[in-house]
Amino acid sequence: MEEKKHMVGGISRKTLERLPVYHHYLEGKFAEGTETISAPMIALDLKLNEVQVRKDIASVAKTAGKPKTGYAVKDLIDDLEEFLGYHNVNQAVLVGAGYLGRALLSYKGFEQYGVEIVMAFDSDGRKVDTKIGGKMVLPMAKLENLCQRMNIHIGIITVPAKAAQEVCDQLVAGGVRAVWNFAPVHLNVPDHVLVQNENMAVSLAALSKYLYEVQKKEEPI
Amino acid sequence: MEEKKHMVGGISRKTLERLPVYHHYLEGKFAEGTETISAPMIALDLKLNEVQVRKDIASVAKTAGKPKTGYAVKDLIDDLEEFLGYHNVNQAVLVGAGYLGRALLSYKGFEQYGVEIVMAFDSDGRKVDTKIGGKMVLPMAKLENLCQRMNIHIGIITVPAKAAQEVCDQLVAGGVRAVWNFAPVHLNVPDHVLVQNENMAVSLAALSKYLYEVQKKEEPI
DNA sequence: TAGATTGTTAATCGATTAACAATC
DNA sequence: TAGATTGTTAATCGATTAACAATC
Repeated sequence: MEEKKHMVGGISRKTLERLPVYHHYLEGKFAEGTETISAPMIALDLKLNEVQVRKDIASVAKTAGKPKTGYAVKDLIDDLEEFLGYHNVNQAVLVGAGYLGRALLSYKGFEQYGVEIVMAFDSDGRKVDTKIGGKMVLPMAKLENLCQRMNIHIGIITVPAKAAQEVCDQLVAGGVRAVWNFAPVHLNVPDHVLVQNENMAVSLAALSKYLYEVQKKEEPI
Repeated sequence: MEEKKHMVGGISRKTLERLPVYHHYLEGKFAEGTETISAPMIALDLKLNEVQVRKDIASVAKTAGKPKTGYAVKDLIDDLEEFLGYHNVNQAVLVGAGYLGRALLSYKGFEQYGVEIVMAFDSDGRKVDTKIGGKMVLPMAKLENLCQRMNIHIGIITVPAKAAQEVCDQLVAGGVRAVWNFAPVHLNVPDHVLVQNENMAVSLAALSKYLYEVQKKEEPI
């Protein structure tokens, strides 16, 4: 009965990560006037395997593709949007209006993926009552109460590491069910709360390491 | 002879991503005065499998662990630092000093993972010649030449989508071998250049979708 | 019809986890 | 010694890719 941890709504996280890529690609095709498209074509353009494309599509599409023709671009876009929750926006709050917090508040990409950051909180009085990316920055004292009243279930933590656990506790007290954590600390939360850690440094470190290995090979002693 | 694509320097990318986590954890333990530590202990604290911990350690450690005792914390830290290139810093440039660019320029976490962003470029004359996070913002015209002269091999793209390909071309012309791309576009590069795409929206979208599925289960019709 | 494309079942591949002998 | 822990080989698990019959 229990769904496996790495599955979300019947599809794997890997597939879920590719869905917005298809959506973006299909939007472009649709704008160009393309009405139908085949899996091999999508796979070629996005550098994916065509079977993978078909399986991904099968997991979200309501209508089947047609042999020899492919899929209706408009239908695919609609199905992707419904699946990704475009018309069912989840609201989120952000805590910590530093550089990273401001970057996220100003980022235009979230809403098209079914998430809207509705307000921010910061402990710095100078930031409170200003607007960033069109969103109000409010004092920490209002966090718990506002999250509850607005029935908000997603919290984004962009505060320094030493403040993160306390912020997290306040979010959980406010009813938040999922936390996107940019602070480089392990957060302790109740079982019903999901924490997703984001470590910007790791991605760049991996890239750097890769480069170092390549260079080592090219410049033998 | 050819190393598999998903392997970097003999270890998988997954392992590579965990190494900084071990490093951060061990630094904390070392600061507390812990001299030796076992794989089961690390696994417990970091919520990993103990065999995985042992394999990860085996892939970077110079000295073996001792049965019944575990590993010398200081040695492990040293080995991790050497492997991650702490003492062998790769330099990077960033293009696009918007909110996200400024967040990355001010982020303190990169240098401890062997990467240093040494300067930024922006097409906006008002930003040129200012300093962000202690790093100079320079005009685009200087990008290619400076990358070449300073022998810089990593470029970070935080410009709007429509400018990204041109920026990427300039970086490649300047000798960059690895590109960390935050713009939501597919970049075309020569074979010897590695592009790593970062899509902030995908992570949050996945979290949101997960939450939506959980809620659907809890509130049946 | 012929053949391109779909959808699905089977094979492969990589990463994680389990099992277990070696050893301090 | 007894037993905790290491290092490694085997089993499992998930995701990707290949093979192929169905079909428009």
